[in-house]
Amino acid sequence: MSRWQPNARHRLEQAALELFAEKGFSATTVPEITARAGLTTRTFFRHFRDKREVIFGGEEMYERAAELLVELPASDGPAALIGDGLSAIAEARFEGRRAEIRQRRGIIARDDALRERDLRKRAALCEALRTGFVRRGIGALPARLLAETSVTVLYTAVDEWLARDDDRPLSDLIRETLDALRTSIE
Amino acid sequence: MSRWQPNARHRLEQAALELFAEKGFSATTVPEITARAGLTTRTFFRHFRDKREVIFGGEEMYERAAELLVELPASDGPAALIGDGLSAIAEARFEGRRAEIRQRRGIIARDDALRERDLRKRAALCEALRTGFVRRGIGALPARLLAETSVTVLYTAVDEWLARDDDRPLSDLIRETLDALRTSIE
DNA sequence: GAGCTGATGACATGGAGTGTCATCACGTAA
DNA sequence: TTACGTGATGACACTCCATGTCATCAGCTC
Repeated sequence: MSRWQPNARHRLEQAALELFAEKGFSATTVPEITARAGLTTRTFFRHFRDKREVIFGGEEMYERAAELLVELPASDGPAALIGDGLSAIAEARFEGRRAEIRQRRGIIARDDALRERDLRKRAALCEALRTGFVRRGIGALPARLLAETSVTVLYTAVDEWLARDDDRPLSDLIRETLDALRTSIE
Repeated sequence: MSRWQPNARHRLEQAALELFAEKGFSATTVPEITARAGLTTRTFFRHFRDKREVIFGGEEMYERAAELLVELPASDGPAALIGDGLSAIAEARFEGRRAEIRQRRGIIARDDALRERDLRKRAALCEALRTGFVRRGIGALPARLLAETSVTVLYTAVDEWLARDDDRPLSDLIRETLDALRTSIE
């Protein structure tokens, strides 16, 4: 038998999520989290760069985003890339996890510092997408604009998806949102 | 004569900018800033919510953004609103301050925590614009998409403007960027 | 069984940010 | 003139986040 309980990281995530839900993010201290997880403060910071990071652990979708973009058919034009690329992300990281994502988004929405970190994740996804567009031979300026537009569409569609009760797939909402954007700025 | 030197807030901003430029943001401590400004740590936090805020003090353009949007001609359609509204912001808060803005952006770009706070300012501007669009009778979804698109265009155009050496006005670059975006997602 | 490795504990420390009370120039009004 | 309120600052203690450093020890390998 091991000297320590297994899954230290997961226990920390669980304890943190519970405490954040119970008393809010800023009112929860790292020592409280580690006490509940049966670990020490120092160990917490070995697993997470800072206190905020513990709630974003599983959401690093941008790691795969550029790859997903490259795997799409070569015939796709820029606009189709957004629809298909975002749908692929939706399928891989959102579909089927609505309740869980809703809980996390709720905690994030209630705290300033977490909203700030969330924006950073969004920016990281944007940068990954931009790189992906550039790799597909799209110019620097359009690549940036397409990447920014992509995250706008994704985040807007996800908010709509989380607000709904029906089983409308996220990819439908993504295409709808993209159309709405196109219409708006005509 | 006053008991204290005047313009405490401005002295703090100056001292902070100097130190950030000299040794970087994270290597600069609040006590260092206040020592140079001839004040105490406690006073610093009376003027600024946190250490990061000191560098964003003058950049709260979103305070006026919604107003600017409302003042535009009623005949403007959504797309024209972006061009005209952003040009108004450009005129009011950017034109003629390129060197100063360049220095600040340089400091911000070099630090993670500052980039994060910058994203928050961007989100606040976006929210202000969204409210402005809604006030002009635009629907909730298009308003959000137009606001997000607006900040995308503004930030992209500003980056281009800062990278240039010529005297091309920012409002030109804004219209150009908006056109490029429209073309990209067609 | 000797040595290496990797995760954790234990301890100390620096810096951000806050609560609280004291201090004192200034304005105002009796 | 005097008394009092106001507002900005100083002074001090304190909590918590985050990090550096060294010790510990289970499990693996040779």
